[in-house]
Amino acid sequence: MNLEEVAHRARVSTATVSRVLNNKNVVRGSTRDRVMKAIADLNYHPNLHARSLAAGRSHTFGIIVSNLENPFFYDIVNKVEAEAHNRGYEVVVANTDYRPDQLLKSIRLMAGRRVAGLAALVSEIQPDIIEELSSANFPVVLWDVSTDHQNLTNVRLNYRKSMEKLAGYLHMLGHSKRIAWLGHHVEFTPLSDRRDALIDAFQLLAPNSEVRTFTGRDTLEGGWQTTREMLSSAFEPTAVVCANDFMAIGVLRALREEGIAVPQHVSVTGLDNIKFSQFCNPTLTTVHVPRDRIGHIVFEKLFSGSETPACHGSEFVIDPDLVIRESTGPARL
Amino acid sequence: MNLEEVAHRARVSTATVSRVLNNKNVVRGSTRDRVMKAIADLNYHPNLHARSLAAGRSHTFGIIVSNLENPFFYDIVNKVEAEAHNRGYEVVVANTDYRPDQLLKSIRLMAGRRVAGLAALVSEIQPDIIEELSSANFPVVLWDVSTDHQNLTNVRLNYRKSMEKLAGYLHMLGHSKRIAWLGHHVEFTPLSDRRDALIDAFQLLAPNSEVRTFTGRDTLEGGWQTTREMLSSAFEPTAVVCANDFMAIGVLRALREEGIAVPQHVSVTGLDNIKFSQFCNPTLTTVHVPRDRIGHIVFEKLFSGSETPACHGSEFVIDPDLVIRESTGPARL
DNA sequence: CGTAAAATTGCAAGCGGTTACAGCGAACAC
DNA sequence: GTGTTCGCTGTAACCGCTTGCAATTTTACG
Repeated sequence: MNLEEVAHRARVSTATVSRVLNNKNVVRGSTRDRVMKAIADLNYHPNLHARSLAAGRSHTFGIIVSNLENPFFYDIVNKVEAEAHNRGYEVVVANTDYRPDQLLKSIRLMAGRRVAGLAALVSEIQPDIIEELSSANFPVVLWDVSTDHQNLTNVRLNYRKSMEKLAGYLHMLGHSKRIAWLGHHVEFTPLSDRRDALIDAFQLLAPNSEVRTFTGRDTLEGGWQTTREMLSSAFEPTAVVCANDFMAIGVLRALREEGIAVPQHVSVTGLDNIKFSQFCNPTLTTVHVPRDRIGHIVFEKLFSGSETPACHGSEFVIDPDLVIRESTGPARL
Repeated sequence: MNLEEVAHRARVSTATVSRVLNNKNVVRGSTRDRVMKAIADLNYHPNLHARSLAAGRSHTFGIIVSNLENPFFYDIVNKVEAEAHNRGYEVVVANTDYRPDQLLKSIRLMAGRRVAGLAALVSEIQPDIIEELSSANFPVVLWDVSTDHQNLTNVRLNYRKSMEKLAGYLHMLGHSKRIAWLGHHVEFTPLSDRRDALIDAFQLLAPNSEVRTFTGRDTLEGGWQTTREMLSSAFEPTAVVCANDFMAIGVLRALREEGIAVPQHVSVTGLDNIKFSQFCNPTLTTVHVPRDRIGHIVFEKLFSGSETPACHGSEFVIDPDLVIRESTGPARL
């Protein structure tokens, strides 16, 4: 089932069928109708591979994320996909599980697919990968990278401000001695930057405070597991600041299992403001990160960059808002 | 950057390069090495479109799901993807949001991509779509469809048994008068079948019982919203049976907001046993649906079907297990 | 009605691979 | 030494679609 059959049935050439399919308005109305009818009659659907091979471009964007299980990433992908569909584009998603080798494989795959644009929203990105991406001939959007390379767009969270707001609020509640930072993969720069921002913020507010780091996987179980490790250490924090909401929910669970009341005994904060953070018990104090806006920006850059190749790099900084809910309260002395 | 450049650099023909790339072991070792080196030197990556166009097949499976936001679907997709990667296949995912038109578009898109196999794990599937899929020339796996068509594989949950177990347990706890069924999209056959199974089960156990239906969207907010509607109706159930865990978590939240204690005032059950159901508060009594096993079956059928075209339809029935947690308790009289 | 301009349509050359088939040495048997 | 076989490599015909360019038909207009 191919163009030729359709062309034959409509008594035109394949070129004309192609023109009809691509909405080139150079085809006469009556011819167009004949072609449309043939397409419908034969229940024809174009071979997308042939299409993008011949056209030299595809109507597909690629998005690579670190952990699609975490609703934070899912929400962004979802938004990008919605906007892409509105404009007749498709989106192909890849998940790296925070593995640099998987990231590389995914990038290669996307390149092999000749995507019209690529968003790599991952923390595990390395300088050499950035280098490779910067020479791609399609727009590229990155997340939270510090390098301000040419013709790459970077979207990042103002984590310094996030941590200042969070620290300021916790300090106001009396948390000024022992704070736990509960994160994942500190070896990746963007993530350790977040932690450092928290430490700096507390250093300024309460020079005697200690921020201790605990790490686990970016999953519910990761938060749970890490909390258990924390509890079995000598360190007894009055507040646990989590790298994201997803892990924080695991933290809440572990604390409840141990009979540690939140926020009466320990305060817990998240980061992202995923939907679940309003649905857990207690609800989670967190920092709102607008995934819709991020998704919108990502799409816009991919789209405009792929339409007009004069794609110049730029940076978008997302400003956070503190969302106070039930999981934080006055520090127990 | 194409085969020809690589071939030129390695001083061989494109055919030989292609043979190296496809691991045909007909190339002499020394030639192979030369080609490999050229590939590495040029940082060459094959154009996947050209590849699947020429080969007439792709190493990509398609999966279409109703709601990727719901971890139930995500878990299955994740499993299929993992197995596919192990075998050198890729997976492209599409989300329908329970919209039949979107399902049709996605199927067409997958057909256009000439996928090696397609899993349509959606509730909103219609007979005409099944008809269309049954004539596809690649293996197709469906979820929960009743039609037992040729050369389609069907995986389904034994919802009758699920509901019997759930109803039996609730009845044992004294829930035998007013039960709420909280679901979504009852207009779709597979979903209304579930509800009917529950009604039948209760009818058998307690002929005087009333099972009333409430519906909303398959989201956290959907569960929340529907619960509010239920609460503002005159019906006061002693147990709320939810179509899935995802919605049930929204239910728990709504009840807590209204000061209705679970399980003291009302019992709540879910279905699926997603991770979150162990991390919410109270933890959720539910029915375990093994996504790993489903994903494994789906992959196996897609894979074996695409390798050996003698793909005959078959049915896999998943047997459920009751998982008792905190959200259920004795009925309040 | 003739003719130039404009609107359609067809031809055919790719796009970047795969693969059937042919070609070509070298190894082997006689 | 010659005919065969075998192992490897090259040639070229696709795969299904897009698109520049040429050819053809319409339309506009004097």
